[in-house]
Amino acid sequence: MARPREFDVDEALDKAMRLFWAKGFHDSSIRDIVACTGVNYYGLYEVFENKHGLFLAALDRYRSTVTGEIVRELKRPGRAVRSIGRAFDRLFELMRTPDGRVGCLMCNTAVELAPHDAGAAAKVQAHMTFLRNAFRSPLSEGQRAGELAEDKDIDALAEFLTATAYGVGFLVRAGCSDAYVRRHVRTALSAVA
Amino acid sequence: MARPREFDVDEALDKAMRLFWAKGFHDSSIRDIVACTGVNYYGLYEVFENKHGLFLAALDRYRSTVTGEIVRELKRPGRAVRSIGRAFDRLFELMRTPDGRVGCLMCNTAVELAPHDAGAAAKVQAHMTFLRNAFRSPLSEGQRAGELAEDKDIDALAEFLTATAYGVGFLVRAGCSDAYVRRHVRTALSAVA
DNA sequence: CCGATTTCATATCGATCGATATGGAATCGG
DNA sequence: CCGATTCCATATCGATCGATATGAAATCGG
Repeated sequence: MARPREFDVDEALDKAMRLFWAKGFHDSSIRDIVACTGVNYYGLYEVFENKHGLFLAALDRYRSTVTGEIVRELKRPGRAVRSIGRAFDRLFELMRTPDGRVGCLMCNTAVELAPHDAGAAAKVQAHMTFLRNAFRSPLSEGQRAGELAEDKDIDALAEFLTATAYGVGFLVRAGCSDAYVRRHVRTALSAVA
Repeated sequence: MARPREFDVDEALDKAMRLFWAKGFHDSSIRDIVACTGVNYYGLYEVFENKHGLFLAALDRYRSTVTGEIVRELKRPGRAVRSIGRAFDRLFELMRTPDGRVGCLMCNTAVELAPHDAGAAAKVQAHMTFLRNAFRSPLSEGQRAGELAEDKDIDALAEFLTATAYGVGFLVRAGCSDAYVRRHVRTALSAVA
């Protein structure tokens, strides 16, 4: 209750998230983060403890914002295949930011940091479960409505679509052409219905 | 032509490749590489110029050895779907090494280093083309033999299977269960035939 | 067996890393 | 308006990074 904080926590976290998203954990130095957020060391460490804590918070923000947009498309009423197609269209857009073809932060983290960091690994696993459950919703709805055949394995398809979503993130980051990515999604969706 | 070299270049490169494979480029320090190969700085830098050169050489070795094993399965005579299934079985095994669930070095590199390193990006792109062509061979053979329908788009399927292969590497590294990965491959192959 | 040459082993370089300490600026309660 | 408190700005810490320099050890030609 003395001098008030001069920066907005969410705003700073968003900028840090985008830096991690584009450059990964190891390549984003604290000095880079200070520069891109405009927040000094003290403020960052006061709120997030250290670089690792800031990164985990960025993963949470990614899930609630970026992945949240995908999930929103999946929850919209309508035919299942159409909802899923819209979700992949949105995903396709979100994997590109002003920073470039950054892909998916969770996919990037699963590859770079999670194998050697239990905290990051837990966030990644939770994210996969989160996304799988989100895909399950239009699938089971579609099956109930008769749009999908009764013998379709909803759980297996939800898993498959989750992996495909990460695949899109990977392909975009790997620099593959838009046409490649679009064809890939189309082929993958042909396995659903 | 004085004192002879005491280490085998390929052997050292193989050990370095496995370190990069497990820990990535940034997390593998020259000191780590010296420790795991048993080769000192001078020898490494004499042959590979610097850490970056060593890494690019490791990518080449990965393609000719690890990926080479996959391609070998695809080139074996027999029914297309069966060859492709065998290739994925082999891939499934190769993504695990004594170092753990390391995934695919090219996938890892595409995520970690390629977005900020033109040399690595070129190797990754060449690897994708290499793998896509390898998948095309049993597919077109299968179509010629009447195993695959005439209206199947071989190029699109080869792309799809390439992306699926990277997906397997990703899923293994992400720590997903074997059952998950196997189900994913089965679902993906259902899009082929 | 000796001197030239190459490799090995190690010390060290400047730069940068994450993290912290220090001192001044700003805002509160009273 | 003053003192306590909190935040900002910056200097600096020890550790580690990739890379190089240095001197001893080993092997060659002659």
